[in-house]
Amino acid sequence: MKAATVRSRPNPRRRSAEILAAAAQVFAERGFHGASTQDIADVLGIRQASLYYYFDSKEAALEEVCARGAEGYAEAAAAVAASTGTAADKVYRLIDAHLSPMLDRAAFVMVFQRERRYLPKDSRRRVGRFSRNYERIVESVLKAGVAAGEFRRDLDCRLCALALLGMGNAATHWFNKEPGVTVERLATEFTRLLVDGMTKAPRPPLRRVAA
Amino acid sequence: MKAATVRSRPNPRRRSAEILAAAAQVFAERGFHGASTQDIADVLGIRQASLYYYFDSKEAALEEVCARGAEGYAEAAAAVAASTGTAADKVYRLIDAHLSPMLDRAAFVMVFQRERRYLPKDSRRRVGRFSRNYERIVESVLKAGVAAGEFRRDLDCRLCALALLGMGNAATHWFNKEPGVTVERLATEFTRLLVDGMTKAPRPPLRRVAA
DNA sequence: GAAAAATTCTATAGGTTTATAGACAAAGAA
DNA sequence: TTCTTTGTCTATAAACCTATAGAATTTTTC
Repeated sequence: MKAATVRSRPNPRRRSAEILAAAAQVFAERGFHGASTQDIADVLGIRQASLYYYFDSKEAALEEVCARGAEGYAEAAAAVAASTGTAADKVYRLIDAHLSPMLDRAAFVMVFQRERRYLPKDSRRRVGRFSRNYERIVESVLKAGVAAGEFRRDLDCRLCALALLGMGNAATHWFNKEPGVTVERLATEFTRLLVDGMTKAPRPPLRRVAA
Repeated sequence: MKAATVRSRPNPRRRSAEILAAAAQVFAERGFHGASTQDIADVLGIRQASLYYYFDSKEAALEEVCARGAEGYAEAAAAVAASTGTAADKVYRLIDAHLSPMLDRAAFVMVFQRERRYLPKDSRRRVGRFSRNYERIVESVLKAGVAAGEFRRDLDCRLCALALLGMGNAATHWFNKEPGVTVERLATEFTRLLVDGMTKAPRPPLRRVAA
């Protein structure tokens, strides 16, 4: 399968990418276990058995789809963390970076989010580590915000990071169903919601509203 | 199956409830399509075929599990909406009510959240309506907060409601994995995060932080 | 304790699904 | 052209899974 020749790869994996995209689409639509290899083949207009030229097993296909779905998240977040700017601005960019992959590989991202738990043990562990690392980076941005005096000192950074990511992940459920939702708009609204809640609050205590 | 006698139902569905709980547990763990009726039977220590005394099909079991998982949400939210108090307080109670079912029927709730899309068309439509109604109620609480002058006038209530619910739903993923997380603590933190972001802000514009 | 109801069992039909083996075809490289 | 690589096909084994039928067993009611 893997050619060992020194140089002869004119079109390395163009078709392979199409196969993978079909798998991602079908896994996203019907769930990993709800999708059959026949379903994938139907999308491509080829025979079910032909798929096995591209992957060794359905689970291996899931692994590849998940890998692409997870790609870049940690790197983008790390870049934000390492950049300069206010913590508030970084939060915006974190959210933006978290949502952006939905634009060009929604199916992959959704499969990574929802189906990774069906990965075989080994790769599940690997993506588990990956996710925790990603969360850690997000958390570190919040912590830095606290350290810089920009966010309130009693902010629960861990919980807040999870909340932020939860909010972002939820967007996959309605991103293409809600009218007029764009990444920028979402990032702006989410940031606005969260940042005020994190910011050191020279704000009067919750006031009672008369009627 | 349904006794037509006038009165003789001493213990209606005690066993039935156990069967359903086992189904919920297995569906939650392995996903609807990843779970076999054999898996459910194993949990109960009975034979696979015996399950069909309790439900007509695997999908019917999913329907019942989802129904229990969705139970009470709209009612609780409606009660909050109809109650008196500040909008901020209502948000707290909305979140609390949203998270509370995780305490006593986590598996059902998780299955409702994640597997309802595999319901047959009819019941899927039904739960779709149910969910939209629930979202609508949450949104109405936010709108009321705006109308009362408590929340900022340009708040995107729809998006904010979705964000709130997304945050809440995400909690199911780590509720029993994160140490020291309780419903009260979550509701408190989430509310604090969101309410400040929604509240009319007599707050200075985001300040630059010098190093 | 006998009748009725509830619950579980055995056995199995019938369908679906993953995956393998090996042939066939096309297209580029030598 | 001939060889090689790439991609697809047919056919099928083997496993698995849902659901039904009807018998057997346990529990409840009278």
